[in-house]
Amino acid sequence: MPIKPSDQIMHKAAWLYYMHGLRQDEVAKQLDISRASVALYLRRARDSGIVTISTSTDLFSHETLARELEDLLGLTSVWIVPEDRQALDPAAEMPVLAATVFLDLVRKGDKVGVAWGKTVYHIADVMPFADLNGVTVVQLCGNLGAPYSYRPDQCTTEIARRLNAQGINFYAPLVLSSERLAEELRAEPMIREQLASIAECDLALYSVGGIEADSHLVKCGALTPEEMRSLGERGAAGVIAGQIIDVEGRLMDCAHNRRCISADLGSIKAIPKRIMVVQEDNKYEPLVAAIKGGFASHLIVTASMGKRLKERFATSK
Amino acid sequence: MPIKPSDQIMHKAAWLYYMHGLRQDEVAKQLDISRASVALYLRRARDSGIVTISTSTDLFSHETLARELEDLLGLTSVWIVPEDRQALDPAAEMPVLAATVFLDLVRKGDKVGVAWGKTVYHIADVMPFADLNGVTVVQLCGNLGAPYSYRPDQCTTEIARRLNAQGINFYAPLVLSSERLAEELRAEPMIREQLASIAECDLALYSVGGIEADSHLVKCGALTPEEMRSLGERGAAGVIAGQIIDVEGRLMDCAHNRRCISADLGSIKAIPKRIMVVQEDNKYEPLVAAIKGGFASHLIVTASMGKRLKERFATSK
DNA sequence: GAAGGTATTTGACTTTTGTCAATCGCCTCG
DNA sequence: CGAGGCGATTGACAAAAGTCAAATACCTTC
Repeated sequence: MPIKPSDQIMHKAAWLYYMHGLRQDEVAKQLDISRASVALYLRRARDSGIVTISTSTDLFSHETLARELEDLLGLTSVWIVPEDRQALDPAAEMPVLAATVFLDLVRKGDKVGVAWGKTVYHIADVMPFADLNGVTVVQLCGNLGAPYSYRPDQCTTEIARRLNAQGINFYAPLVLSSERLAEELRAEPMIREQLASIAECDLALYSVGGIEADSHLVKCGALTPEEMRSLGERGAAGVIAGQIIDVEGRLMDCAHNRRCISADLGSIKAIPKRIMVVQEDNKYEPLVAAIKGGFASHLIVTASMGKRLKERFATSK
Repeated sequence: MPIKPSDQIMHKAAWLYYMHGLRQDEVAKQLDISRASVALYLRRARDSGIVTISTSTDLFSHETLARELEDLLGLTSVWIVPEDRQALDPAAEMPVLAATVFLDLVRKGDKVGVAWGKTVYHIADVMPFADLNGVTVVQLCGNLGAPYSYRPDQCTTEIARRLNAQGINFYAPLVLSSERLAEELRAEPMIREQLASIAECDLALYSVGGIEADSHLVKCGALTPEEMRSLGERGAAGVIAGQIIDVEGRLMDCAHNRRCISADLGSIKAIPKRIMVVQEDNKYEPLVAAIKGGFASHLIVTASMGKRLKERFATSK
């Protein structure tokens, strides 16, 4: 078959319109056809994939990855931190970005829930001072014993202080030694009220924990390395607000979770804006589980993590 | 510098608009900004080169080359014949395309000028039969002696016959043995009239000749190989309607041209639509000269020739 | 050569987009 | 702490693009 004349005129119209920036009526005049035909050809050109959004520039490749992840994971917004910057000063770039995003999303009168961990602590550390009177910062989970360095109440308090907001701490341990005691404590009016109020949060800021032998839960003594390993064998994948979730992001049915005083996972998922910040690349499996569980609506990750997530979720459907 | 927030929102707007095909007001709603802002971001996105016309598909790569040549050479229209097709049956694809283009451009009542050569002869040979009453086909140059196979009058006559048009032949030799005789013949009313009428043509169809030892002008005995070589040394580059042009496409000041009875080059350039068809890849230098001289408004070449032209003219400015 | 079906083209109308002056919010500097 | 500058944002209007029914050209097929 010879060259299709309609292809030529279509391409020519697209060229003049998109490359030269002519208007449709100018293209029509130049090709000596009606403007309606130009519109038709342009539609076909778009449909046949001549016109695309380019992702060439390096500045935009991360943005593109972010958009793809938003589409793929059904998230509201994704931010990708370039690898090199993250490597340069792991503690700086991502927490600063997270703090910016956080400030951008918080509104006067909001109630924000904050979990605990190194990541959140770092974010609190670089949070700019602001006057967000009327904002309430609540802890999403119980407290850890004194010796541990990144304490839940510290995170809450520090963020509240910087925002000039009201900080509400959680006066209960994260993990108790018996299920019975945990149950009784959860039934206490003050604790129950505080836990119930988490569902009313407008915004959550947290990360996801890993289940390795050196994870926070093990380091703080809540679980022994053996218990953690055993949970991993039973399908555990990560930690959300002190609680173990499985690979699908569901609350694990285990003794630890029953001994835990923390936000109900359903309540967390019900928070409209859930900012999840993941710095470490070895948090891949936990993050996948957290995303499957619907714990994130806003995600901040490194480029390499973003790429892994893209591959993971692109093939899964 | 951290990630620019305005970049993110710009990219996000472009993504939703161009990739998801949302309308500006939908994008505005989703990003919670005004539609005017969306329009602003989209403009910036286009300006920063996020949105481009893609040239990826192989079907369109030739079209893209054609568009680039149109822009680069300032031509109205360029057609590229794919290499493989041309190689398959060199005599078929390009002449068919040329005939199609010719038929597409000719209008009732037009006067069309036709030159001579193997290429034009082949085009005439595949020209479909049509009823173009009112069209006049004129010869652009004088005739050659009987023994030569691709005669100017044959081309004219055959095309006129197929189109059911009026063919006007040229009753003078292309080359005379003396300059004086050529001058006198050109002064003859009938010849002068015919030559003058060429400027009134609406359409021209021709190729460009080479200046090698086996070129038409040599083979038909108008010039000896030595004369041709000598002209080449003086800057000759090609042949237009029997006349020698230099590398810039200007009429050479030489005895041959003075002995020639052919269309005035200025008259040819004044023809609104000038279809130049070049089949052979060794016609590169002649074609460059012809293009520089402004002898083409519509060009039909092979992909390899197109690429060479693109390189040649891309660097020249 | 007429009939019938299909693809293309167009004019007229509606919807969407581009633009710009006015406004808003924010930051800096006195 | 207020004035002033500056970029971002918006509302409203003008311009451009999208759409669709009707008309037209264009093939087949009988």
